[in-house]
Amino acid sequence: MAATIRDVAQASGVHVSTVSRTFSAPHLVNAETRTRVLAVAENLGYRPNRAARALTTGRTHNLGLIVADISNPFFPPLIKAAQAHARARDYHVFVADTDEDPQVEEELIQTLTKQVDGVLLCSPRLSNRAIERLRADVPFVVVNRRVKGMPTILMDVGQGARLAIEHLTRLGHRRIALLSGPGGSWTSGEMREAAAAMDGVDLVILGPNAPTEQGGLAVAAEVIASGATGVLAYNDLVAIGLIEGLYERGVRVPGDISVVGVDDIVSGRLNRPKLTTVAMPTAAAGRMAVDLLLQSVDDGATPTLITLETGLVVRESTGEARS
Amino acid sequence: MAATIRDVAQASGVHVSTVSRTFSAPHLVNAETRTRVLAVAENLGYRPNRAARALTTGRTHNLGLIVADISNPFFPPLIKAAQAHARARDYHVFVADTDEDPQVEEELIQTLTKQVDGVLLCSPRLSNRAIERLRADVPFVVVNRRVKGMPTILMDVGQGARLAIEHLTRLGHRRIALLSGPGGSWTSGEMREAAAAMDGVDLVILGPNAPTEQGGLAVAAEVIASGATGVLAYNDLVAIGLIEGLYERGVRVPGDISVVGVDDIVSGRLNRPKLTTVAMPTAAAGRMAVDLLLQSVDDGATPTLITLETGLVVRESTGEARS
DNA sequence: CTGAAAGCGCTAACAT
DNA sequence: ATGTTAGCGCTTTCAG
Repeated sequence: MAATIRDVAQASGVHVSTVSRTFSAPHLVNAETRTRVLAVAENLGYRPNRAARALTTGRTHNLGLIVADISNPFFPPLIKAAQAHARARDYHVFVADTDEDPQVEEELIQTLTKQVDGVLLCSPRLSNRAIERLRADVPFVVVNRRVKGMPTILMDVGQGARLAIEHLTRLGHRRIALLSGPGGSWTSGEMREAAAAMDGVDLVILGPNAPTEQGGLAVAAEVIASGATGVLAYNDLVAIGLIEGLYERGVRVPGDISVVGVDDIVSGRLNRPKLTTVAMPTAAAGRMAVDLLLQSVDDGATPTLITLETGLVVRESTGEARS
Repeated sequence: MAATIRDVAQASGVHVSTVSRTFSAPHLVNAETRTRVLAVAENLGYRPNRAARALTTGRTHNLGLIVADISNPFFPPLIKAAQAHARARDYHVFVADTDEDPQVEEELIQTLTKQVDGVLLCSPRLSNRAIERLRADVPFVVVNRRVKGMPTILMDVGQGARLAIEHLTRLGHRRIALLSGPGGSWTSGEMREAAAAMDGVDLVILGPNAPTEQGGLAVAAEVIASGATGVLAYNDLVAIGLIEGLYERGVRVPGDISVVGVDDIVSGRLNRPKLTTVAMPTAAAGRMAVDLLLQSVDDGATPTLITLETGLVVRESTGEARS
């Protein structure tokens, strides 16, 4: 059995509370005693039990981070940024994957509730109602979804969509296909709204599609049939899958059809053609989400709304429309 | 404040221990009482506090899963399989990313120690000595690294390397480059050993390389200079980066140089050319790792060694050597 | 079948 | 500066 605070106390001839203090409030204990206790602790391999500590302090110093699909390369930069940022604040981030399943998502939150001080919900598939209900149990920060009255980080994908479509129209494309994402996706809704509000484009909406390469691959035939020459895909994965699907059918990108993705994942830069895409500020979002969450853990939830700008990165998957 | 067991006890007019039993040993409590307690609990939104429960039972019902780099697509299938498998056994898996940093890895393990019942160490960068020291604190299962006396899951990448090189030689390649991985990588060592032991190949070892597309991109010039016509890359990411680097330099794959990767990640199938690769049984490894870990949590560590077969998937990135 | 009491490892007033 | 005491939320003997 691992050493407890009691073992250390006994072995160093002080009371447990003194040992406790040497770890949680070192300045309150005599330097001499402290060194001795520390030495004994080191010797016994003692480490404070965070779970037990949490029971009295009410602070676990853990955060939960829930994502819909860990294998989507969109998330890792966000996760890494959040973990690094949290670590610097002496917090630890636990990541969990919901497999795009709202039910699993809800169970996960329940499980996490008492083991973390707050949870980061990234692109949740859960209904707003469910989220609002759950918020009684644990502080939340929501990323990429609008839930009123809750601290939220949004990446302005609507603006990104406008940028992308303007880029496409400037290249002479008139008929543009929007490949929407999964039903519950806020991002997808934003894109659709932004696109629909634009003048001078002949918009065709295809989907919902799975937010994966498979999703893009599967919709390729439909895209061709639609007669669109410009495409804005739900994300880079879909864009890459689509390009592959088009390629297999002898349709060239950007020669025949121009494709724009969303996210700016690493492999988009290594795809051939290199992907034109709407860059999402994921790392920044991860950091700000942690800050916001920590803040609402300390001071109660302030329903702040932070909107992060997106930008268009033009690479090789878009070009002039054939005349 | 969320409802505690005491609130439920009070509101349903029974002792806390009865409430406790209702949740952890339902068969020991009168059906009638049980329904009443359950109703009250539901009503109050009561959920047992797992951390507190852990304090008395010594079981958190959590597992930790540590990976070197969550953005490497090799890991997600393993993570997902482990999470799903664990969930079915009423365990939850917390994932953490070490950023390929042994120091961070060690801290993470320390943090996790008391909050989980066991830790899955995937492709650790930590030294064997450090791992052996840490094992006193928490049960481990190690994946893709040989640590003597510890439960271990290995994917037989040595065999995979042999398969790949045989494939290459059969296609007429004589001079073959092995792109090794990061210094601390067990996998990389296995591949090198297997390759070195093969007759009739003129082996050149290039590296260490970062286990990423960047790593592959960066080594492209060296590969060309080496005069090798066949390449076995540390993993698919490196292979994809390499192909891109070669392409930029006007070298064709598989026309001029054949490339084999390792892992069989999804995007390898969508790359152009589709990647020939050594398929790693990651999902199976994730499931077995959970089983092994749970077993060693229950019965103490049995130093089992499980070796999983790998296989070669031939696609389009390999072809006949130019004569 | 249910209640009483002790205790898991730790912290937080309150004394001294 | 250190010791005392109580208690966080829960489980687990042990009685009854």
